[in-house]
Amino acid sequence: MDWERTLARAGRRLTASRRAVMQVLLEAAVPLSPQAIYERARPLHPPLGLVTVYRTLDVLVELGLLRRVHRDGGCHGYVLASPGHSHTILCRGCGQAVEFPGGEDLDGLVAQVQQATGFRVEGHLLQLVGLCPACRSPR
Amino acid sequence: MDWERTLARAGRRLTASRRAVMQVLLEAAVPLSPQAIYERARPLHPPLGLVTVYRTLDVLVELGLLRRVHRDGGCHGYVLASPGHSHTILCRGCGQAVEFPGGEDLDGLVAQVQQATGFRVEGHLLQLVGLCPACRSPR
DNA sequence: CTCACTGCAAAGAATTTGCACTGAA
DNA sequence: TTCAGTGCAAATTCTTTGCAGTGAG
Repeated sequence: MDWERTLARAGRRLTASRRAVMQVLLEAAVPLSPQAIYERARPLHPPLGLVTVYRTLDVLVELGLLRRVHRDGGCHGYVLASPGHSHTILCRGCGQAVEFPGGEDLDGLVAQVQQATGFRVEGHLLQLVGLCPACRSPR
Repeated sequence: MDWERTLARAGRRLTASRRAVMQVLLEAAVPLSPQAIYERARPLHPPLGLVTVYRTLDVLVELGLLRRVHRDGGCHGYVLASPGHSHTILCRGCGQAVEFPGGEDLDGLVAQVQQATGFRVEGHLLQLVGLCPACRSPR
């Protein structure tokens, strides 16, 4: 909910740069690259530098406020992370990202894998790809 | 099963460079970066260039012979993709990758997500992280 | 007041491209 | 013979670092 609070609780400072970056992502419907975030955030805070965007994203991901999305293209995208554990589905057509709850289905799979491999599973990365309703219908 | 056959069937040529890259990955227990593959494959075929490794990896991934593994570190790793659909669990300790069958558990989740979001799910990326049996034991 | 945060310039990785030559089919 | 495949060098991203100035707490 209150990302500024999360920042403060972690002993981090609330700056104009961080506000600008967060505002861009709060309004984005699509995962954005650091470069794209920079371009959109700059108008909100002209002195902003790309370097600061990178540093800010690292901090926000670390605090769990953002989620890093992997793209085969090469570079990473960033989206808002909803509180709680969830995953992302990406639309192949328009690129929008929608989150969905983790689901206990995964717990079953994890237990099964632990049993089969002897690994202790600590975390996972699940990302779906598909077509959203809008991109499915007209052409 | 026979990767050379898969290559040929796709109208691709079987070259010394590709043999070297595949041989390295056939023997690797860990996902390797393009750079690492280059270093290990070069002795097998000295004229090999890093550029060719990149181009070869793209082809092999496209043919489904290799799997791209995403790492937070920044660059990609590549591992052999077993025939059939499966996923990977990565050991946080030693970096080894083990494959496990996809599991139908995911089908349930996929159906659930399609229902909830209206997306048509076409594919997914699932990667687990944990500790393998060896790394779990106190060293 | 302090020290986390910032911008800038520059360095460092990772990956791609242009081009002429080579060799698998 | 023919064109996919290749090596090299150079160009492009993408991301991180060093450093001195600035401002949030």
